[in-house]
Amino acid sequence: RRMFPTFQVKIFGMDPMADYMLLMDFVPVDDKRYRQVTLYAFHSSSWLVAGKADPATPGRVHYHPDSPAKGAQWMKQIVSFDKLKLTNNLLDDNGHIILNSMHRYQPRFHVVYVDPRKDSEKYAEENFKTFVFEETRFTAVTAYQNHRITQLKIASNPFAKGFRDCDPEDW
Amino acid sequence: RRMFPTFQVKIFGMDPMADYMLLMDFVPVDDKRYRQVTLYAFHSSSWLVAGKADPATPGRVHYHPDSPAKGAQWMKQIVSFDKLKLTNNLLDDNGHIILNSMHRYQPRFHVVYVDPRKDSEKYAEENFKTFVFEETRFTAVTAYQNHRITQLKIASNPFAKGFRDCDPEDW
DNA sequence: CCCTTTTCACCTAGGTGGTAAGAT
DNA sequence: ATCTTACCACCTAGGTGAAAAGGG
Repeated sequence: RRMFPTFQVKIFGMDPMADYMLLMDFVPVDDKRYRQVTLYAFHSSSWLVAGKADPATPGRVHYHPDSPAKGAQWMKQIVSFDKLKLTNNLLDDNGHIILNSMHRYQPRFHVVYVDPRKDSEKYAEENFKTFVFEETRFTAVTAYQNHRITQLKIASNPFAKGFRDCDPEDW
Repeated sequence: RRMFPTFQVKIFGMDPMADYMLLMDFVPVDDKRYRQVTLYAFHSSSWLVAGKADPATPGRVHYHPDSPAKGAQWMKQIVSFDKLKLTNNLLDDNGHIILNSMHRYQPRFHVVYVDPRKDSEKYAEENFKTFVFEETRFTAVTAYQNHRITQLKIASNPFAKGFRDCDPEDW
């Protein structure tokens, strides 16, 4: 399924005439597996370390579908990764990002400069830059473990409008 | 509205590693305006020349949204111009192709080689090729003038399924 | 009479959490 | 008890011709 909320960035400082690829990947925050503990009721549950992380295949990468594009194009509006999809299916062949459920992840954003020089491989190291926003960390789940997260998503995701019982503005 | 049926081409002979732009435009078949004459009933009407063509603004061009892309990419499957939209609104600001209703048009398909040389403008003449398929000529209308065309579109366009009264396979 | 515009019900295509059944 | 899967009603978003109203 789509990652929601969508990762979005506003970009400055590119060479307007040069080509860039924009991509994202996800790295584990720790090597732990989490589990849920219900204290009094479903709405007041919390996370507990449940042991060592499950083995993970090498992480996939999601290229922004507009890649490659000129710096001018990327900078002129907010770049939105709304086509990025997550799955827990290790055999997925739709190119979605594979994550282990009940594990914590850190999304990463990478900018790759498309070097027009013939021997561009030599400069690979200096031709990309990675950006990490720690506030975008999350726990992957197959079902929400917290009613307040569910309500927040129902209130903010337009595709969940069918589950709203009041105006999201009043929320 | 979308042009339907969609213009589709299968491409051979490109340089797999080179970049190409694919685009379409529409040229008048003649300088005539047509009108409808109903003989016995709506289902048996035919076209009549109604005078000289209306003045036309310079024709717009529709770039295939995947442009630019490598030859290998274009050749590996049928290229479909299903995002191309037609309008009769001279003030259109959605980038749609503007046509005069009741006029005849010839769709054209252009392939532009993206020349990596610095002085590529010099070679513009030899870097593109135009293909015309006369069987794709049509008369632009705001409403269908022939019941059999209407029925053909209802039978073949998936978005018109609501108007079908029998299985299109039996048609 | 011929043509154009606007609105509409009815589709395609696909993104939501709910729910019940199943797995561990 | 906790987590996963499959299916569903209900949305968003947008492409159809029908029909009615309007223009010349």
